[in-house]
Amino acid sequence: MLISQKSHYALRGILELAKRSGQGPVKIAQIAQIQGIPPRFLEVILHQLKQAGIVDSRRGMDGGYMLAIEPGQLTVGVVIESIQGPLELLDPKSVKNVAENTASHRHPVFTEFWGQVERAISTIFQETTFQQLLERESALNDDYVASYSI
Amino acid sequence: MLISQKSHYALRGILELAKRSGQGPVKIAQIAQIQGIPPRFLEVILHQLKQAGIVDSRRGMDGGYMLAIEPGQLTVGVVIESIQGPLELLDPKSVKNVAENTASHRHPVFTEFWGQVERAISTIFQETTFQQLLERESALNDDYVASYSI
DNA sequence: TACTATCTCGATAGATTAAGTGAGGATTGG
DNA sequence: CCAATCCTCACTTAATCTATCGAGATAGTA
Repeated sequence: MLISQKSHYALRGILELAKRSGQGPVKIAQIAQIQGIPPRFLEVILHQLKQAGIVDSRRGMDGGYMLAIEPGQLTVGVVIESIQGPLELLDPKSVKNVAENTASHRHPVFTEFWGQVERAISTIFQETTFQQLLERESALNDDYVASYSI
Repeated sequence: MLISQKSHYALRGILELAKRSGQGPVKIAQIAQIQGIPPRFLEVILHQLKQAGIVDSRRGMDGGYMLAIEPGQLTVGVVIESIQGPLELLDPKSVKNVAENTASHRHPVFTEFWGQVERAISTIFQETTFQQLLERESALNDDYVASYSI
């Protein structure tokens, strides 16, 4: 799978934080319940996102997590990369061969091909901000409501 | 990983067959050696590709595998899908929720987003034929030779 | 017929990765 | 001091992927 479950959780968690951006810390338990994420696992995930500088946290009674980056500046790509590292589409064996300088141009066609695919994906990842996702969600929600009032 | 090692092997194996398209059957052992693929594993892979109708085989002394589809008609996408099934980028939990009709429109934004990504990838996969890869390889090879003769 | 080279096919072992849990520690505010 | 919350590392379990095995079927050949 290109995107791990963990990354999906991270994206949904961040979206939830983005919704409450500027309204103080949000608790893990709360996010976990709303989004249906195992709370302990979300703990691990948010901690990892903190190390990456994407979120901030506060401990104690009124603690919780909040975005460290504005929703308009935070892209899907940054979140995914901070959870599962850079995308790796290339044949691992080819990569290893290149590293070992053995038959490094044995599959140049595929190297080029995967580069193309990776650029296509990265472009979308880097162009999509959480601001946009929120706006899109509002729009979808309006449609949904509209379909009932007709 | 989006693309399994097995798929990479399959692509390289098929490329090798495409090179020899119309020249009779090619043996597993031969392909395996040229491309550095574990022979017994390649056996499994080619067999699977045969079930999918992508290659044909002949047994016995002068046996081996050959393409069942012309290189110009055979796309990277078809090969990959026949090895690892359709791409699945969506959050498996969301998919399950939809199936169970529970909170089916809980993450519509991400559903839309992953659809976008998937279309971008599928487009490249479906537009790239092995004919094109072969032509590109020739071109790259010419460049390589040229860089020595300058 | 016997023999050899090759594909056929199901089973399975081993390695790697992902998902999720446990237990106790540190910090904050009251 | 106490309670709520995040922090951290280590661990288990489950799933998946990679690769191999062994016995069989088929085709050509002497």
